[in-house]
Amino acid sequence: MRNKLIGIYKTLYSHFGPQNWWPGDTPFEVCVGAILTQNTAWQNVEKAIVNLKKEKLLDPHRINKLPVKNLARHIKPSGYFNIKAKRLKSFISFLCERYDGKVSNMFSNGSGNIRNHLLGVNGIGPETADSILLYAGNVPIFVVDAYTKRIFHRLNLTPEDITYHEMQEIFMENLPSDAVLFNEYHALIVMLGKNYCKKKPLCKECPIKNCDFRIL
DNA sequence: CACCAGGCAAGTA
DNA sequence: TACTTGCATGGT
Repeated sequence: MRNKLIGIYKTLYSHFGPQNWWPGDTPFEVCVGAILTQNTAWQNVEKAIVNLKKEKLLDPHRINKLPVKNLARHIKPSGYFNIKAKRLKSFISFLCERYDGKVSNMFSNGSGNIRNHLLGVNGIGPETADSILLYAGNVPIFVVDAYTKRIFHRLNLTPEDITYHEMQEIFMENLPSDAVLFNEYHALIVMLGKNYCKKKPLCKECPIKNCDFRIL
């Protein structure tokens, strides 16, 4: 498994190149994007973030004071806007009360297990928590998503019903604990997944030349 | 037209 | 504990 993981990474990287994730200007924007992109195309999230920027609302304390209904109106293009407005406010309320609204404080205060604190916030599950840790805080933790499970299942490397934690362990026990590597690997998986490994049809022809695996 | 997207929480039995 | 369902816009 170890050699496969490394081989797949090298193949993806040499084919697609560095992905330069996360798309976002600040760690706070990364956190907002992580919540808004839940089960949603990134393209739609961008529209919502543009709206927030336009209204000068991409600010923890401003959003903290904003009524949910009002916030929902601005993030409409990202879908699930009512529930995401509530989730965003839950996270931001947590951020303001515990860390004075500063993401940097969240990562510097060394206050125990940040991941568990994040998982305690309504609307933050394992993938969102890990995305925040890795992409906003450069914490070396591997982000698993639906593409990861689908691709590795199609490669006959993992069972279809593997859990988030099991999938994450496979990566973290077989790769060096390196935030830069985890960052690129997850981004490359999304790149491959959204372009070549959709649900239906199962997959386009694998675009990667001279690779030792095929996704079909 | 149908299907899908960088999930999660709440409800049901 | 183990399934199921609601959430919702916008692109293909």
